[in-house]
Amino acid sequence: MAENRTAKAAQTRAGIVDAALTLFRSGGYDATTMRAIADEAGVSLGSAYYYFSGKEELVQAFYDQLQLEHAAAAETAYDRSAFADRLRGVMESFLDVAEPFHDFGGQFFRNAADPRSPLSPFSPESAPAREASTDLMRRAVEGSDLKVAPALRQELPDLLWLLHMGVVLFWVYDDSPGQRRTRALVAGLVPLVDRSIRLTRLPLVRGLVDDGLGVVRSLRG
Amino acid sequence: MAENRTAKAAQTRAGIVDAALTLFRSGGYDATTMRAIADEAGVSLGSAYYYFSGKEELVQAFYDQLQLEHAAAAETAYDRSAFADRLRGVMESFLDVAEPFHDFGGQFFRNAADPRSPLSPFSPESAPAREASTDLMRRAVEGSDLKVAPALRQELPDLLWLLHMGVVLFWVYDDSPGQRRTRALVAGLVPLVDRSIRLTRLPLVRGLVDDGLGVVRSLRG
DNA sequence: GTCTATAGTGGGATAGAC
DNA sequence: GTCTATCCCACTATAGAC
Repeated sequence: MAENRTAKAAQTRAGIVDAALTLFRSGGYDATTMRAIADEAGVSLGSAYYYFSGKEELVQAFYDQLQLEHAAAAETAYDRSAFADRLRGVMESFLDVAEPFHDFGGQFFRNAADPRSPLSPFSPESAPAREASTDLMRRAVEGSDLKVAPALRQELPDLLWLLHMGVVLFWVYDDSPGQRRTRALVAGLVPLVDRSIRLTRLPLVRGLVDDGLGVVRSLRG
Repeated sequence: MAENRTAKAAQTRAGIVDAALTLFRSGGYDATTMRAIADEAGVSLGSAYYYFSGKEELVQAFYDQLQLEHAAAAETAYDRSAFADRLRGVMESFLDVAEPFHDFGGQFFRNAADPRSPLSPFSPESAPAREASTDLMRRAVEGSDLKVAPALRQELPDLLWLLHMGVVLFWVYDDSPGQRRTRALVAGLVPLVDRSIRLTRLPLVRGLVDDGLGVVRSLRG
């Protein structure tokens, strides 16, 4: 993928990514033209297309950086042992890290939503970022005080990642100042999730969960 | 909005929608140009833009038609009284109606995902289609044998609509032949939802649901 | 009020010379 | 690897025919 034959090529490539990130930050996705990116990077339009198949591919670089920042910010969540605290920490740290990009997050999101796009969170190209993100959830579960049936525990990181995607979706659509409503959602959701998972041990609920896990597993295969 | 002064205008307008739908069907969204739509409809490019502000507005017409077809196809679901049967009927009838469009559904979906786009299912412009779709869920609940606390019953149509959106999301990403996996999801999900709602009457679960409804209501306000 | 013809802008993407 | 020149198309604008 990112194997650049010469050092100079790698430098040119990095310069284009830098330029794109700068312009995306200040002007959003749609308003940032490939011409402006090439100009900012000091290369021709053709060169920009030599390194990147299109504007979309430049967004992947943006995502990767956001993911790294989220992972770093989530670190403090693992200081506590209560599952709810850890989960809330991971989810809130995303909101903190992503806040500066909220205004044009939707523009990125639009491209990510295309199933055929490599930018989709479910695409093979996104697998590394997806797994890194799922790992944040796995760590929230594994070091915590949460007691849960092994079968559910195994699926939990993936399910929590899906929940995280749902929160991100809500965040994208949230136009309240400082994304206040998404923060309220997380604050309300986390205790509910925590209690729901613990309720799993009730006999009547347990049967339901087992069947649910069966559906999940059958859809994977 | 769609008030056309003369019969001729209405005919021209309908012709353009028809042409767009035909071309979307055969070639997808991106590949269909406004020029081709105008040609197919036998009008000038300027005329196409006279009636529709752009390509996106043509998609809205497509959605509206799909919604109408779904409503018609869902009618048979209401013959039965068991809630699970009614819900499954509504959900499966969507899959039946939408199947011919699956291949380029994702391209539409990309535009719909932009929060600022009128095509978004949450936009004010989509309110009529959204409410019509929610009504299908309301009818699945209201004529059924389902016994559930009034507070939850009131929110149920909106919550089921959200679930439907989730299924549509899955459907968009589903590349199995005939969307077999989405059909399996619906078949697995419906009994789970049915049982979950009934479990709501358990004292321990009830407290959880009440709190969940509290979160939902606080997010609306 | 409905529609055409035409001309132009901007920007994503590509071809081919160097 | 890099550039220039070009294509294509969404979209706008406008003058005027009917």
